[in-house]
Amino acid sequence: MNTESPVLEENRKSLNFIEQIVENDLKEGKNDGRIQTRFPPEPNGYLHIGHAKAICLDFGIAERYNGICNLRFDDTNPVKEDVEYVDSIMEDIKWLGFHWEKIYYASDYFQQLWDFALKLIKEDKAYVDEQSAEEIAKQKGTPTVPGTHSPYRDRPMEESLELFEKMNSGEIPEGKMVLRAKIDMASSNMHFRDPIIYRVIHIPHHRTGTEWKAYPMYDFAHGQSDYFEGVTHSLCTLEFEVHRPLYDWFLDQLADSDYRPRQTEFNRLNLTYTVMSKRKLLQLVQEKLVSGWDDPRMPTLTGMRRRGYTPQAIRNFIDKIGYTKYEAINDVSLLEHAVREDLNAHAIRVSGVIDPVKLILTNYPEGQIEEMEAINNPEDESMGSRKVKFSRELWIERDDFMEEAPKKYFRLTPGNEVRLKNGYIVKCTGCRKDEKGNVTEVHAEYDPMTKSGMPDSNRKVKGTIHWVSVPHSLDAEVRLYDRLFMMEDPAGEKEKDFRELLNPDSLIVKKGCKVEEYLREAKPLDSFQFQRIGYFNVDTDSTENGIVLNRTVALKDSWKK
RNA sequence: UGUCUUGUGGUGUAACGGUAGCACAACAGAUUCUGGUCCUGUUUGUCCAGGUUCGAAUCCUGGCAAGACAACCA
Repeated sequence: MNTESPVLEENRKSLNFIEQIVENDLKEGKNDGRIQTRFPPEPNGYLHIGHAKAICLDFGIAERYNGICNLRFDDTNPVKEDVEYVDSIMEDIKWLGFHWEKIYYASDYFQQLWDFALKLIKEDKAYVDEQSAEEIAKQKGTPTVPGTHSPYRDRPMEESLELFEKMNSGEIPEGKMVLRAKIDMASSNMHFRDPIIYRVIHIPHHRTGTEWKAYPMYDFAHGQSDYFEGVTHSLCTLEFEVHRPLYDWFLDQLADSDYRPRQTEFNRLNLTYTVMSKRKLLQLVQEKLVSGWDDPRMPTLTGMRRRGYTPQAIRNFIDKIGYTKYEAINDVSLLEHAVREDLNAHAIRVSGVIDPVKLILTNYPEGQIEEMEAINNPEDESMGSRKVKFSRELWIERDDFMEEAPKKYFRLTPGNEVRLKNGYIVKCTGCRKDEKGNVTEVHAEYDPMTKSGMPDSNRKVKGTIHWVSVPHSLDAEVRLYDRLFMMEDPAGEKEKDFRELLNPDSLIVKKGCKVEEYLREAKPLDSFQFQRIGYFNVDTDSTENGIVLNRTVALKDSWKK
């Protein structure tokens, strides 16, 4: 076993508090220097970026300290769970680039947990309660008022044993009986007030079918599962802090050695303007307010993948925000920065015109076609270059022309020169308009001596605009996504239905966009940078009736004010 | 008016008794065949009050504030 700290040697970057705990344990020789974590999702929804934070920690700690990380599905509630989610979770973890040692299911331990429950009953530490949920809740007290005992609390253990069997045989309807641990109804920790550890559910389980009717609760399954698997560091989010004493209590009842998994809590990921609640995301899907879990506006990993976020960008982002015990709200702009940073290095630069208007080079020979050389990525020479066709009529962005422009406007305006990217320097001579005054075509004259690469092309020109040759362009549908499920201050808007706070402009579809023919060869999910506009990728559900592009993220647009 | 946890620029995070640093954001400048990128610079911070110490974001005491906990969810 490795007891060295590879991190300390590697660099001076400070360790987060969890890494410090792990290094300490290694130093003290705990668990024979063994490091084992687990990622324990409940298969009741798709993974979102918040889960990525947990995944990076669970798998990251294992990788960094030569330990192992298992995937465990916390499937103790068949009401909410489904194999669809199991499959998607595995896919998303792999997409992020992590590898689990083994796959476990909490349902694998149903028998062991059952036996443990029997043991507790026999030791007079658990009893079957026949009260209704309301009655039990009423007796629970409040955080400041102690609870009161259930009338069933002191029933003979034989009776409990018998009833517990019945809970699982199918003769007891749901809600009529539960098994509770007998701990302390006056505890200041609500979770110690005779917590329910088994309940009856008649809905078939996605793995065990109808074999079981009595299912363990989270608190009675999680720590024990960790223990059965040999987990050393059980990392979870802050809201489980108050569960930890109970986690430890059950393990003390169960363990017959010194070994204990140790639970440590870290802060959950919160993003500004982002709805992260699984319940709400499920609602959006079910009510068809989005096209599915993979809608590019969703904060799910599958949604982000479809939108063009890269796994590396997400991992870099998680790396930047860190792990603490302070409940933080991270600015989405940091995530978007991470996405731009990664895409900037890898995305091919292409020309795409979202709101096209025709530019006619009045002195360019009709019918003439030239091939221009276009660098694929100025940040990375190895990405090479390609040929782009140039002709007399070009599509340009409507807002790259202004008939009457302010002084700081560097693009086309009568009398002004601009450079056509990879082409010539042209001088604007005017435009043509329809009866309503809309510009229908822009006119310019090109300077034949200024073709890119030629000596005269080095002339200083303030603005550079992108273009697509009219006879050589491809029609595209472009989907611009804005922040969707977002509210100014999610915390302050608790009273409101979150659906009222959705951004109605979160999806804007632009049809009739013009892009380079080069994109005809593009495969779904390929990423590109449109000059001066943003990063785009090819949508997975496109290419039948023409190409569909998602805008992954906009470029920084410092000219807009 | 209980238990647990947490308070460092606008946001997130580092400093583990010894110069409060980094990133994002914002702003400004330089370069640029993308108003992108790269580069440079600027603004803004230790919740409060005491105490210990040569020295406190850090240790102690007391306040204040925020979050979690009262599901047969996880």
